[in-house]
Amino acid sequence: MATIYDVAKAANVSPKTVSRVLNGDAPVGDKTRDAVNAAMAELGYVPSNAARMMRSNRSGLIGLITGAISATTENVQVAGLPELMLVQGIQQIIGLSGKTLMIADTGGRLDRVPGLIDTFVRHRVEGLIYVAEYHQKVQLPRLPDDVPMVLANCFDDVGTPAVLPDDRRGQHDLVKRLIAGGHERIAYLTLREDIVATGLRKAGYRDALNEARLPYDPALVQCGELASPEGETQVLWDAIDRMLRLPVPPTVFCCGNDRLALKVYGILRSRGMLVPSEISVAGYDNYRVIAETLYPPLTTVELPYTAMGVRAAQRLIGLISGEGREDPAPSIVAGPVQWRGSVTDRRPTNVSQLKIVREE
Amino acid sequence: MATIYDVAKAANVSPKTVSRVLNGDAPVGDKTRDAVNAAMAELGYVPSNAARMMRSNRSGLIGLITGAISATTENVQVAGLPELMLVQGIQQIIGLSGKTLMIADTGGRLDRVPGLIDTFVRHRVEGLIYVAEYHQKVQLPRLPDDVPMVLANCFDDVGTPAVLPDDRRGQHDLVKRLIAGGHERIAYLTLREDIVATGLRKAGYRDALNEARLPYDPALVQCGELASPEGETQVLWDAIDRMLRLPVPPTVFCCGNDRLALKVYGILRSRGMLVPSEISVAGYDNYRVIAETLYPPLTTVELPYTAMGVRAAQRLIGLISGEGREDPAPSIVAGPVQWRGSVTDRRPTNVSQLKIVREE
DNA sequence: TCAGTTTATGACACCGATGTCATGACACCG
DNA sequence: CGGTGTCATGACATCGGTGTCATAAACTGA
Repeated sequence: MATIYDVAKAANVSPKTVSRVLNGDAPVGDKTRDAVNAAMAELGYVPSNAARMMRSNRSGLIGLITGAISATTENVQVAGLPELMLVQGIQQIIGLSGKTLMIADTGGRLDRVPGLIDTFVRHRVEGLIYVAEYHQKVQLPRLPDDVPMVLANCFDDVGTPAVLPDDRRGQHDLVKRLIAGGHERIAYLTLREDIVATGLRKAGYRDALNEARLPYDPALVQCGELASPEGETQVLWDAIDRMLRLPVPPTVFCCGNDRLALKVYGILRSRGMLVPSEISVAGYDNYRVIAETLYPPLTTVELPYTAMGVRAAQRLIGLISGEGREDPAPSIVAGPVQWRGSVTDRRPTNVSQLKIVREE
Repeated sequence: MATIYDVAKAANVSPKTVSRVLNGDAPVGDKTRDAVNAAMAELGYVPSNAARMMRSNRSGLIGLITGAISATTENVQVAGLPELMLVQGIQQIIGLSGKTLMIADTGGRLDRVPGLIDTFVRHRVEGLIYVAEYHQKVQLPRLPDDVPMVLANCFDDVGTPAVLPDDRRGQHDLVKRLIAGGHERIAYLTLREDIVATGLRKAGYRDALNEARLPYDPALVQCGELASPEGETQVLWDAIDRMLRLPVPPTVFCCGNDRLALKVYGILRSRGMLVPSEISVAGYDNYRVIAETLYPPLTTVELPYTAMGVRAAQRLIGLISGEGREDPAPSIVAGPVQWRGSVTDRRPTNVSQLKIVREE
């Protein structure tokens, strides 16, 4: 592979002049520039990043560690695909900043993380982003002091800057909108209890009920997800069955994510209930392959992954350029409710009707 | 960041000795080694890949270009997620070989590919893999002669080594299995006509019919996908409607991919037809989030993405080590049929019954 | 016209590893 | 006991760029 010396010789100038043409950091005569450019084209010269980096000590690399790519095979349970949008958001910002994103995948095995970090440090990345598969707490090995890091979709004990989804507000907004549509018996099929999002979203669900002065009925909140997929359908079926047999059954099922909603569609229909005319369904994630493809399309809450990625990358760039002190608090990013055909607004019940009458 | 000179000074040895400890390429005294290791730990020393690469001229990097990560948002139509498994398969092999995979994403824009290739060449990658979103023909800019490349899920005009899915055989195997289950009127809702896979799979469909001496009825083969999602449901609905009104309607709908199958579930059910007792459905891709979550779970053909990734990486490693001449022919990888609950074996029809009677 | 500035270019050291070669200390062997 | 090999280590050059400084030529302005 041609070097800057080859180019210099071919163009009859010094290597430094070639360097100047490459970087435009000092004036070069027109004739000289043309000669150099011609020589570069002729030789198919591409500068070596390694050599450049040695002198300047700036790699222009940002490291990204994720389980996104592999997670999809092993663990279909959790979010899966959408977090890729996180990577995409990060890519957007990093690309704009002129740096190069180096993506490494854990292959789903956390024990590989230290090795990946080591590889990145060897390449002298200027910063690091760790992307988790779903909202969770993590514990990462310590980095060298001069490599800043940002956590995306996760957080830790030691105050590493983090970017998180606003699960509480998301669920709140959805339930509030359902209530505005006349729903008062709102069932909630939650994700596994040990997931961070579950607690936050339940809180959001209760927030919305409280605001509307609707009673909280524990019988309407049940876990619909298992750690492994076998038997999950049965659990869901039972939970739905129990709720539908209540004295006042729910008019809408909120699901912990769109994947559960997909299952719920199947279960409800095999019980002969039409969505949405007889029963409404809502999801969470705005996992578009599911939400937009389902028939009818699914009302859901968007997990603002792209925005989170953008935010994470921006924070990292901020840390790298080191302008001022960064606010150490995590960034909480909310996503909008995506209102689609799987939920009908109901004729308001007695109480609401009274209200409306009053308003008229 | 500490250098090998700092470590040498701290351990009172020469830099070269530190290098020897690092690489184990020459004997070092036990006491010396301990001192060096202690110094490295003390200083938090991590060797610089850039410096190492300059001398050895071997980067240990493999470049991977993909639209996988971004494709998911823009273009929910095509395969989308599963190709990530391709990346995963590649990762597996590359990791094993001790090299580092550098992943770059096109952000869905093909015009960025030359820039990404340039970045890779600057980093002196030892080889390059291009992953396409779905089985297609591509045209890539020429690389420097000494950088080998492998195409995954795509092919080109100029004989670049490629790894492709065996669409023809996959569809054949599925239809053959359906026929074995007693189905004789097999509808096929294909993907868009301009997709490479469509032609191959149709051929596979006919292969299976021919083998079984079943007639080919063009009325049973219709395109069910549009370039944009709006109106697609309508197209599907019409196609299904037309087929179900045929004098001898189909007993099973094969869909161009699992996403279409998901739509077909919804449409069939809203027509009051139960899957699979009244009508069977099959997909393609084994897009597990859909196929395993649907109720009932979807029979489909696996697109052997992981295996393709493995194969692609192996071919690249072969090219890099340059042992012998590589076979330039594309590798065609077949995937198995995933038999799940969405297809019932039918009571055999007259002809088949006769056969069974004879066999008894 | 001449000092002072700007422009265009080159010489040279340096970044942090590793390859090559040299060297001193031992161990082994006849 | 001297010659020969092996072991452990260091000196030095080198990879391909860029930063620093020097310098010649061209251009300013009084």
